[in-house]
Amino acid sequence: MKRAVICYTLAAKEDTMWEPANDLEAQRLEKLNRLKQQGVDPYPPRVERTHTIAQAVTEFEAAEQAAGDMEPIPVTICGRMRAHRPQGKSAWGDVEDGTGQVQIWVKLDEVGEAAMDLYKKDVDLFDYVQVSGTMMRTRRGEVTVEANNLTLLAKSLSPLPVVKERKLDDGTIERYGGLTDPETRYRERYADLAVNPDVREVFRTRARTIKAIRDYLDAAGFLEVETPILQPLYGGAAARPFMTHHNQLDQDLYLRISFELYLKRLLVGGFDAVYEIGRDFRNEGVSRKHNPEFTQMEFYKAYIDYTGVMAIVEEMLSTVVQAITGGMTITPEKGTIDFTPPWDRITLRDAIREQSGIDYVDYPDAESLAAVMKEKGVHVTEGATWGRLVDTLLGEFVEPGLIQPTFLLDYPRDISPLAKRKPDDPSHVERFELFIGGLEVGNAFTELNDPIDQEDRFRQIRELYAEGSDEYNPIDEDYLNAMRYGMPPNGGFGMGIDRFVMLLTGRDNIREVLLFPALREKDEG
RNA sequence: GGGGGUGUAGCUCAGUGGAAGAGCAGGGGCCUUUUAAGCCCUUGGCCGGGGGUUCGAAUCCCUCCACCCUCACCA
Repeated sequence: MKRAVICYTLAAKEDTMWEPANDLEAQRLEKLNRLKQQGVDPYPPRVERTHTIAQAVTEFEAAEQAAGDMEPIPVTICGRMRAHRPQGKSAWGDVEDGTGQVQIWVKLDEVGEAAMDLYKKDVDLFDYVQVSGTMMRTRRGEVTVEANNLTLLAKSLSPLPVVKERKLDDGTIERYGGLTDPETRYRERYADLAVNPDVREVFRTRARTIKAIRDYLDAAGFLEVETPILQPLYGGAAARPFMTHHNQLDQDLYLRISFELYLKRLLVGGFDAVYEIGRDFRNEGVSRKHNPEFTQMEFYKAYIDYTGVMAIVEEMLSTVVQAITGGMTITPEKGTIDFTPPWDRITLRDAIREQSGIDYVDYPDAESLAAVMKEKGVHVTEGATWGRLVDTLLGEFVEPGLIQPTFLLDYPRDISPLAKRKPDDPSHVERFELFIGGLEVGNAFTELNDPIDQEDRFRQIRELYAEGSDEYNPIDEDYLNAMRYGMPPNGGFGMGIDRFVMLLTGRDNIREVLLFPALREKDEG
């Protein structure tokens, strides 16, 4: 049943069998058919690998070190052809698997005419091959598999761009060719990954980063949980949601915009420290810093306030940076960023006052604040609320300068409905945002656990923003119900994993750290 | 959504009103220590789609599409 649906979808898109789009594909198809006629299966079901490429090289180098008299090391490796250097009755090539790359040397004497013909005539770049042979080192010092057998494992029908590399005298590697068109790279990420090893490295770093965060939180006693992605109500952030519908329940559902309200329900349930790493969905503009779905990490811990959160975040992220880079610093283009704790702490009010000369408490309503901002030449959105104006000041004057990890403290109450008031200043809440490299990467509160105050805040927000506006949030009665049973005092933190990975990998576009970033569907014609 | 830019061979790019080009990849030939292998020969294009101006358009104009940058929007 499921299969039929899939076939139908594909058929609707493209109703005819694939045909070669150009000479290169036609030639490769011809080779494929020629091989089939010779009785060669171009996609055999079985392989006989004895070594990964990394294992083969390591084993050989260890043997070289160990003894003067070396036993020959027989290996069978598998991989994809990355370079092809035919040379009469012998031929060189480079084969790559997931562990590395090695040179192969195919000689007529060793492999015989059939395999030599296969290699020279019918094996193309990006074909998969299995090579049996003996490890050796060439005169120029390159570790090489001297082949005595070569078989095809999988034929490549569409050519990928060739990348050539040259090692310069100073040891740096100069690269030629490749796949650089961003549209093709994002649409056909498989091709991008196949030809660009540095792109593969970005996603390895991404995986290691997430693992390091998970390891830290697990070790610190947090419980990893999973909460609904499909939610009857959305909340925990100010963002427009995606909507969907469950047929049998006949119920509209939203894709979550944050994890917050469900994770804090779990504190009511008796878990003292929980976290979740997963996907959030926001139906908003796509940009260098925004993708409609993105990976978020949120944790909540009972019996700490936002200063306790800061301590955890400092330790967690510096530990992660250490695990990824081996040091405490990263060096993107904006200069060295040092994660050594403690990090800078400054109140939002002081930061804005220092950078813009505006003390927003002197302008307690939207009209007067908008007026003074216009005097300073700031673009002010028509009808913006006071809280939104403060946020504009932050984005305009403060954010770009926050290169070193910095906690920006104490936000106006009316843009932070889930945070607890400051005891000495009820107009502000105990909240911080974390900025690194000029990017907002995290957000945290001393979480509001007073159900009466929480309901009051929800109602104020609802009055402030009309239903249907971007900031509108439905009141989550069930969340209030949970809180009325008793929620421990707690601190919580949320962070955009993608943006943090951008910092660690030195990429300035979120699409560079997402395997399959959101793109508009391509319209034929 | 506004502004700017890009779109030419499989890939990376030149060409800005007068016979569509280069390098790499591909095909043929020579070559048994090459590694951006080399040398000789060579195939390959609805110049993003559509419309217009012109004797003539890859090039100028209009329009549509996609991508990039930027602004707006965005806890």
